[in-house]
Amino acid sequence: MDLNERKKLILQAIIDEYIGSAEPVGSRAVSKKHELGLSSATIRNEMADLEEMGYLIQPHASAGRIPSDAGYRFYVNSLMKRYKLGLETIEKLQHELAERVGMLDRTIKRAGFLTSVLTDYTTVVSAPVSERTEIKKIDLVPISDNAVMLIIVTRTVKNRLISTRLSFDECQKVAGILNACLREKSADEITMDTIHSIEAAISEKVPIEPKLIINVLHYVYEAVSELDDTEIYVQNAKSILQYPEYQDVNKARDIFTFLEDKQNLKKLIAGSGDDTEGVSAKIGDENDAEILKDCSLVTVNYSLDGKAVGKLGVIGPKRMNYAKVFASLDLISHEIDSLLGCFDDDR
Amino acid sequence: MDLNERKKLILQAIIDEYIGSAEPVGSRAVSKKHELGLSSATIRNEMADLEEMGYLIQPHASAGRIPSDAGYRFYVNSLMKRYKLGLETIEKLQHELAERVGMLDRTIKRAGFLTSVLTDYTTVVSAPVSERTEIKKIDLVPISDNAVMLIIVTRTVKNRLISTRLSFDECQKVAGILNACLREKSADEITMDTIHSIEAAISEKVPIEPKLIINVLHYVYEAVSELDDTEIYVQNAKSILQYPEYQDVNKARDIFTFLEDKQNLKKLIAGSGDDTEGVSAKIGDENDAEILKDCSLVTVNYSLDGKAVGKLGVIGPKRMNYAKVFASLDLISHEIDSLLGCFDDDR
DNA sequence: TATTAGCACTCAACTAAAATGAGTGCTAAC
DNA sequence: GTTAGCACTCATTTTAGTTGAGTGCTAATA
Repeated sequence: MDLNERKKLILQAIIDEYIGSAEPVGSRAVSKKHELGLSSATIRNEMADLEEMGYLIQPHASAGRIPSDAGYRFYVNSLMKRYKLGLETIEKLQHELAERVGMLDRTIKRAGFLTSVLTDYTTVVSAPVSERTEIKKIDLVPISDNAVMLIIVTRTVKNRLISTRLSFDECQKVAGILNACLREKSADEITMDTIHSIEAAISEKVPIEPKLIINVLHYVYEAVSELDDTEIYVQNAKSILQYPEYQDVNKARDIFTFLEDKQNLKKLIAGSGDDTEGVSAKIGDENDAEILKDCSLVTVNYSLDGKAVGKLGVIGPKRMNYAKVFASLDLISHEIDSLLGCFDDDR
Repeated sequence: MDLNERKKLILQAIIDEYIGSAEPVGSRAVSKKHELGLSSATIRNEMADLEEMGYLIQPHASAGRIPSDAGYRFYVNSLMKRYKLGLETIEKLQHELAERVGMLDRTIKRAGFLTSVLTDYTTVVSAPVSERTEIKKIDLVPISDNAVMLIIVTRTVKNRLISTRLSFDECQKVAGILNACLREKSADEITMDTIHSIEAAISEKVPIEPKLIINVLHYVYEAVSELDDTEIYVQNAKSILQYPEYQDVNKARDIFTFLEDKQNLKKLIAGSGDDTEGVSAKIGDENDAEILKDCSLVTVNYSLDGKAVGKLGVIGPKRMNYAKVFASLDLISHEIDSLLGCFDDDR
């Protein structure tokens, strides 16, 4: 199972070549383009060995070799060269990412976007989730005679319009009670019981129709239950269409369909590289999703502080430019960490 | 230029057929499938006439006919039969659309989604824009020792995280002044001068570092300037891949690229059916965007009240099922109108 | 013993020619 | 005015043949 130096060099040459061309690599090409000082015949013998060992595959008798999943895995773990991003690329990226960093969702989205531009693959990015989403403030603001805006501030802001008739004063009073009861509570602490006790408190102190209270509280509860929902953004899905492995429209469509379903994405994002520090990859069959069996998914965690964590991932063909993707994800995740660091408590 | 009854029937039959098959329609097929009681030879003569009049095109000498842009236009204006959506479809749709109607953006997004499910084409939907976005409330909420959430409530809610050190009390005071100065102002009324006068007011009344004030106000101004930005959502873009006219991956990619750029979409949405009541279509060459020259765009306006208005559009191949698309857009736009009606003032 | 030149063999991909058939336009008869 | 009949057109499909990249094996070489 252990490869000698020459086999490693040859395997590396073949995979590098295949990543670039998407065509089976022949012995002659290896012996010519890569200066190993070996004839094609020798390479041929070594390739036969590498195939036997499971690192290469021959699509048909008279074709060159392509890497197997195991081949890619070995390449990622031990063979690939470090990719160095250009200084100006890095600076441009830092600059663009730092813009309007206050709009968290947008920053996260842009991180995905920039990754997709940098790598030219599809990216998936999940907004940070806290273990405990603590309510900082609740507010009710009348918008028209018939509508009141409910606003719940946590680390982010949720809002929804409620169709109800409450005056400015009534809103303030109800909001006061809501704040007294819910501030500093986390979403999972708030149950139907909590809501009922608030209902009692309001009807005691504020002279408004019980029906209106129930209506408002219904929405409060609904909004609170949604606090922990993660947003997930997919970007540059169209890039899939440029790779020869997806020239078949139906294959492409299957992937698009997969990527359109947030449920799939949540599973995907959840089940990848959780315990790992830094960038990690799932290659081909290592993916759980059937449809990604001939794709690779490379992910990295970023964090907002110790607790809140999100993920950034790249989806592409198995023969993706791993070196570049690894370098890009590494850079961007660190960039996010340091950018968002300024909002942390300094305990 | 005026068509007799028989020519109309034949043209209608041909377009209906072509919409279904995407294959040039021959005279024999028309005389067989559609019970006109005419032989293929007769149909052939009529088809030759229709071609001369500009309603049909013959891709090559020995092929059937396909509709020209003018043909589709005539079809949409005078020929197509009314499409009736099933009662259960309508009810299901009403039900799904009504869910969580308080989250405006989500409702709009879902309207687009449901349209895309109903029609199986790509949809574009713009969130409603008011002529004047009036500020209802501004708030500052401390999130951590180092971060304050700025919240601006209009008909919707904008928020952003500011990296600054302000205590709860300081936030309240600053927010009080912001509200006093900005409440009931619209975005275009707020200039740099307004901001400077607020700066003066704060430094007079609240004992905090001027640097912090400037920092916060900078973000306030930025957020206010963004108030009138419209969100635009594209959904079910992948549906493009299922139509034979887009089996060519490169064509598909061009459209995806087009749809990914919000600027394009804004122009698209802005320049379509503005003055029209009800559903309107842009067929092929009628579209401004070069890339949509062999697509059709069908749009409808929906309104939140007299002023705030958004658009819902369907993009598909020229041979789209216009009847169904018209019926769907009509239904959904009315549904939105009545759903969002409950938030209106009842002046 | 490791490497390489040489050669027969394989097989996908390309090419050219031939067959097919859907559809037309025209003419003459009804 | 309508239609049957027929010659003609031309994209598409089918077929057979050619090409060429690449392999595996063998025997010669360092």
